Amino acid sequence: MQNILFDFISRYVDLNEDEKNALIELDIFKSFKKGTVLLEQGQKSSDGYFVLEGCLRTYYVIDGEEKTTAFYTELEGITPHCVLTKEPSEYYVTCVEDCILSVANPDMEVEIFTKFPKFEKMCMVLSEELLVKQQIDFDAFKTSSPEQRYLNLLEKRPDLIQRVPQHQLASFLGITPQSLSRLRARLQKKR
Amino acid sequence: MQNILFDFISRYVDLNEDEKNALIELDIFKSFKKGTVLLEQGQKSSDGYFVLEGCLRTYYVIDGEEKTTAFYTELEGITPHCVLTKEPSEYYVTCVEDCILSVANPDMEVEIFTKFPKFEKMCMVLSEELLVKQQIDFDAFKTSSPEQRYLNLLEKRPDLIQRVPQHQLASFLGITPQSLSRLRARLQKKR
DNA sequence: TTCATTTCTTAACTTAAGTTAACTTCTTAC
DNA sequence: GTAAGAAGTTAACTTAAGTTAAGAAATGAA
Repeated sequence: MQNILFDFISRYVDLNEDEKNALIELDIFKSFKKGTVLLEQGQKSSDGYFVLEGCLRTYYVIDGEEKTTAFYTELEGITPHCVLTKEPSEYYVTCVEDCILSVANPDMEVEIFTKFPKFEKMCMVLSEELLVKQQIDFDAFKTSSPEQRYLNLLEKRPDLIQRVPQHQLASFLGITPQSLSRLRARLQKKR
Repeated sequence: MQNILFDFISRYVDLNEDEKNALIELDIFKSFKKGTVLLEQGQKSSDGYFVLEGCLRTYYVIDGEEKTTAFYTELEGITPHCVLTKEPSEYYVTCVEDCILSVANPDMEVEIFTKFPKFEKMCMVLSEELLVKQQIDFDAFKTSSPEQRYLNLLEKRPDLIQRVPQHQLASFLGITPQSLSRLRARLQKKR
């Protein structure tokens, strides 16, 4: 299981055996059952997650309705805002599927960054990449209609459409489940 | 003019006179006329901008239509994607107003980071803050209607509504200029 | 397996956004 | 100051999303 993580890291920095062992000793690999709530609205936390296997979902509860805003799948990481702001979380984080995650908190980061500064460099590159990716996603969302967003999702993350319930996808696309259902029927008819 | 920048920086790190002088010597303060195009779609660039005075706008041209995706005002910075990806830019960057900007490229960053490592730390904190802010903005956009987005903008960035043309605000809100006009008329009637 | 719950779909109706076009108002360059 | 172009508003019409509700399908727990 570590290998998935090491392969990912090796895209950014080379690890020697010492470094690999240091990571393993942190004992950061954890399994979670589908449906597990990792973080609740209103709760404080200092844990970040990196997905080795499975799928995480973030959602708000607004007027009693779940509003899904993001999914995180293999090789994607999430640092909830509340980890950075130290305020209670505005949203939930849950497992859409059974998950294997690497869980880390800032203390562990400090420890590993001190021992192996190259990890800090890697994190900088990662967060830079993330910022670009997110801005582009936001731009694409703003400049497209719900139908275009759905088609774009089909193209860019077809796996999500298979593994995630429709009503969660719907709010991720910024529409209601009924609208998504209709939209799909409309597209089906077209072809 | 430097003082605006120094005051901003002092929120994050303390600067001594040497460091201030080093910054001034980089000669990064530039003035631009309203309407100036700083970056064109399809063009490569390595310049990032920090707004000391004025307002920048990023927009795509899709099917011959301008789609505005972001505004940057006092004390906000923008590093166009193409600076990081080294690919031609997907969007334009222009001055909505006369601007005083601090312009920096990666070479200058390397130079200043080498001399004064504390700047690197500051940039990490800044980009972390930015990532959080952007994620929250995206979440708010996804989970609201055009009307709610407009009301939210009125509350959070009332200055933008004054200083930016409506048709640019409209696509920033993800709607057409006509819809924004109607939406405003609708709200006016309500009160 | 069965029963309860959740999810998905469909439909009818309401509301608002997109589109096209005409007209007014505002800018700005000459 | 005037004329040309850009920006903003309004209206009529089209399209699609929100809402409410009902029923079908799928899921999961006992």
